[in-house]
Order: sequence, then structure tokens, then C-alpha cells
Amino acid sequence: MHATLDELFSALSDTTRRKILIMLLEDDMAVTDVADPFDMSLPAISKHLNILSNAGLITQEKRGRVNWCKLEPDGLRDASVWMLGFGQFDILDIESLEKLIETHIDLTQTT
Amino acid sequence: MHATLDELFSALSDTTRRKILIMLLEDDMAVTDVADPFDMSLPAISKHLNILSNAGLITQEKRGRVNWCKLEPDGLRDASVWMLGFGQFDILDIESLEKLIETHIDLTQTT
DNA sequence: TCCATATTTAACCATATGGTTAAATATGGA
DNA sequence: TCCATATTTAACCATATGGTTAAATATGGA
Repeated sequence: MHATLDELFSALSDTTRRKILIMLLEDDMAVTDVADPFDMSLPAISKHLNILSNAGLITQEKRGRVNWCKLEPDGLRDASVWMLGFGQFDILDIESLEKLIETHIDLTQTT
Repeated sequence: MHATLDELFSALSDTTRRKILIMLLEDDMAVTDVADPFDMSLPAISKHLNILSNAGLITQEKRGRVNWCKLEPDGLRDASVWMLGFGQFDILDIESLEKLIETHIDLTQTT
């Protein structure tokens, strides 16, 4: 049930999927709405969502005809821990830390 | 020259490559020595090292016959920033974040 | 009941990935 | 000069990946 690091990093290695995750940061979304901004067929998006599910990065709940996609923020934890445990504390210089905080504020205040 | 996030996460999505990075955390190594613990041909390892190089995670320096592999810890930065910016702040408690910032301020002001 | 809407499944395709073995290349050292 | 050592390159292979279109499925609502 627990996704492997391989699955996790692999799921993150695609721009479309990373964009989907960012979108889901704002709110849960129906599959069709997730697909909307992309120049790509619905089945393609459906596959991406499956990959994200298998990696534990999202969950999907079917209510009526609509399959709601929800971010699973804990899914990122193992990957974060691997990277931080790797010793990457040192590489966060003040500049990127500030950028990071700005991004975070942006993301949490976007309404 | 700057590796993409796709390249970075993709490079990290293979167990062999992650193990190699951990090995290089200890010390620089020759290609043959990197290959030693793996049940895999030398050319296979050579390819993995290329992928890590292209992702900016290692550099290789040829001295004589020996190609020395060196960890490039900065290479992980963009991936770290993406993940932390994603909202994984919760993993880092406030206390260590403050300590981190202080340390960095100290370091950047003493030079 | 019957159509529209939401989504997945199936079949397919081109290219990427991760491995192999054999041969090529370059350097070190007797 | 000539062999051993270190590594890469070439050619190949099976499977994975990321996309497509067409058809199937399931639910909602008039």
C-alpha cells in the first residue's frame, strides 16, 4: 500500500503531473476540470491521475458521476525525508528560503 | 546547462542511482568502484552515472585512466525547493527552521 | 425511458528506459 | 613496445511511458 520512492520520484518527474498537484493544492477537483487547462486528451489525464494515486500523492473519491481528486500532502513525506536526510539542509541558502516562503504565502493566499 | 525538474526527479526515481548518490556522500569514487557493490554490468553503471551527471547531481573528472565521480549536492536544490515550496513545511518544525535561518545569517555575515 | 455528462477501458503507436554483450579507446607501467 | 586496467561506445533487446482515438460504462435528469 505504501508507495515506493521509485514510484514517488517517478510520479514527480513529469511536468503535467506536477502542475496537477499544484492545482489540487487549491481545492479538490473533478477529473474533467483537472484536464481543462491541458492541451491533452481526457484519457491521458486519467492516466496521470492514476499514476499520482498509485504514488500516494492524491486520492480519488467517486461521488455520482464525478470522480473528485484530492491532494494527499503526506504522500510527499517519504521523498522529502529522503532528500532532507540526504543532507540537503546546507543547500537551502537564504535566497531560496525566501523564495520558498513567498511561494508558500502565495499558494495559501491565492483567493 | 541547468537541469530541468523532470530530469532531476527522473534521475532520483531509480534505486540504483539513489544508492550511488548515497555512496558518493562519503567520498569521491572511480567508476569501477561505484559499480562494485551492484550486480550489474559496468556499462549499465556508466549509463546511470551519465544520467546523474545530466541531472546535475554529480560531476565526473577524468584523471588518467580513472574517471572520478563527485557528488554535486547543489544539484538537489531545485527539487528540494519545489517540494518544500509545495507546502512540506510541516515536516520541518518551526524551531529547526529558525535555527537554520540564524545559522545562515551567521554564515553569510561572517565572511 | 432516453439522452447528456463524466470518466474509464481498450487497442494502438512512437519513443524512452534499463539492461545485456562485444568491441573500441585511452592511459599506465614493465 | 606491449599488455593490463579503466571506461565508454555500439548494437541490441524487452518493457515502460506518454500520448492518441474509439468504444464502453455509469450516473443524472427531463
